[in-house]
Amino acid sequence: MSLFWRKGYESTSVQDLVNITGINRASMYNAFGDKHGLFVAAVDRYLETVTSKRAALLEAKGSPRAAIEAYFYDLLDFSLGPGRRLGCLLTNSVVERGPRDAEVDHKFASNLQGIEQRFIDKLREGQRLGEISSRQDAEALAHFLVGSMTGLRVLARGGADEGVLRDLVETSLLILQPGVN
Amino acid sequence: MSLFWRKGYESTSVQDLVNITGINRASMYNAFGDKHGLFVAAVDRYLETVTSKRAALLEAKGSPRAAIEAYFYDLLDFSLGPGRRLGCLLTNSVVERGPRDAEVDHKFASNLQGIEQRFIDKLREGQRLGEISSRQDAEALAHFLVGSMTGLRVLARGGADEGVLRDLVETSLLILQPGVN
DNA sequence: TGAATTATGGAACAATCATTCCAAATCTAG
DNA sequence: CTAGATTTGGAATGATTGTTCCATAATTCA
Repeated sequence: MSLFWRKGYESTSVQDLVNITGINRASMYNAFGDKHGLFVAAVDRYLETVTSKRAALLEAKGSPRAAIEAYFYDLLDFSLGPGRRLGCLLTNSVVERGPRDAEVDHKFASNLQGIEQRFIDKLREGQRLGEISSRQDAEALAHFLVGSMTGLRVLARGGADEGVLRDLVETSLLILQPGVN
Repeated sequence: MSLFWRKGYESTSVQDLVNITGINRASMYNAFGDKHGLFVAAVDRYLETVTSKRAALLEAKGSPRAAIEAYFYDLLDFSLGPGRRLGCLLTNSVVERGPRDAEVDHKFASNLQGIEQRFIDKLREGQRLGEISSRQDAEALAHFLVGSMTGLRVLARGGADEGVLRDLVETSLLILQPGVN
C-alpha cells in the first residue's frame, strides 16, 4: 500500500513489492492473482484504514459544522507532515489509471459519494440549527466541499506551500458561515 | 501531447508515440534525446497552447470579477466535453510523477504561481472596485481559487457528474461576492 | 505420527521496455 | 550537379516487465 501510494501503479514493479514485503513472488500471485489484484487489495486496505478513520469524524455528535471543520483540519494536518505529502492513494490512482481501470473508477466514485452523503447530512443538520449558511442547498455545498478536499489532496502531493493549503481550507470553511444575505 | 494527456507518462510507450506520430524512432531520439525529453516538450507545448489560451481570459479588460468567472466557466465547459475528461496534463503528471520528477514538479509550481498572481491582480482590482468581497485578502482568495481549480480538473478526470462540477464552480465564485459581513 | 494441503525459493518464460546502431535514402549548400 | 550533412527505416541491444512452473520445505489437520 505504501509503495503504490508513493510511486503509483505503473512505477511500482512486482519485484519492488517482493523486495519490500519480503513475501515470495509465488505467494503473492497465489494470494492476489496478479499485480492488479494486489493493487486493488492495497486500495481497499487504504480505504479501510486511512480514509475511514477520518470519515468517522463526520459521524461525531455535537456541532455539525465543527465536525466538518475537524474533518478538514485533520486532512490538512495529515497532508502537511514530512514524508506525508502523498496525496490520497485513491485520488492518485484515478488520475493515473482512471480512464483505463473501471474498478478504480468505481471505487473512486462510490467513495466520493459516501463522503458527500456524510457532508450532506451534517450540512442539513447545521442548516437546521442555523450554524451553517442556507444560502445554498446542502447538495451544492457538499459538492463544493468534495471539490475542495480533492484540490487540497492534489496540491499537497504537488508540494504546495503550507500557507496555500491552509488558505484553501479556511476559505472553504468560511463559506459555510451563515451570513446576512 | 494527446497521448501523454490521456494515458500518462509510464503507460505511454515510445512505440505508441512512434505509431501515432508516424515519426521514426531515431528521429525522435535525435530531436528530443530520450522519452523524458519528449515528455517535457509535450508538457511545454500543452502549456503554450491549451493553458495559456485560458490564462489570457485573466488579462481581459473590464470587470475583474467577470474575468475570473469567465476563466472558471471556460475551464468547466472544456472539462465537460465528451472525450475531454482528461483533466490537466500538468496536474496529472505531477500526481503521477511529481515526487520523482523535479522538472515536472517545478513546472507545476511555477505554472500555479503564474495563475495565482493573475488571480491576485484581478482580485485586488475587484476589491478596490467593490465587486469582490474584502472579507479576506486577495492572496487567501487566490490560494482558494487555485485549490478549487485543481479539484475541478481532477474530479473531471475522475468522471464526476456535471452537476458536481457546476456546483463546485458556482459555490467557489459565490465566495467572491461582497457580502454584508 | 502421518497424509494432505499450502508456502517457498529460484529458475525460466515470453513480451515489452527504452535506447542504439548503421546502411540507405533524402535533403542542403555551394 | 555534387559533396556533405542530416533523416529515415528497421533490425538489434540488454534490461526489465508480469507471470508461470516445479521441486522442496513447511504447515495443517485427523
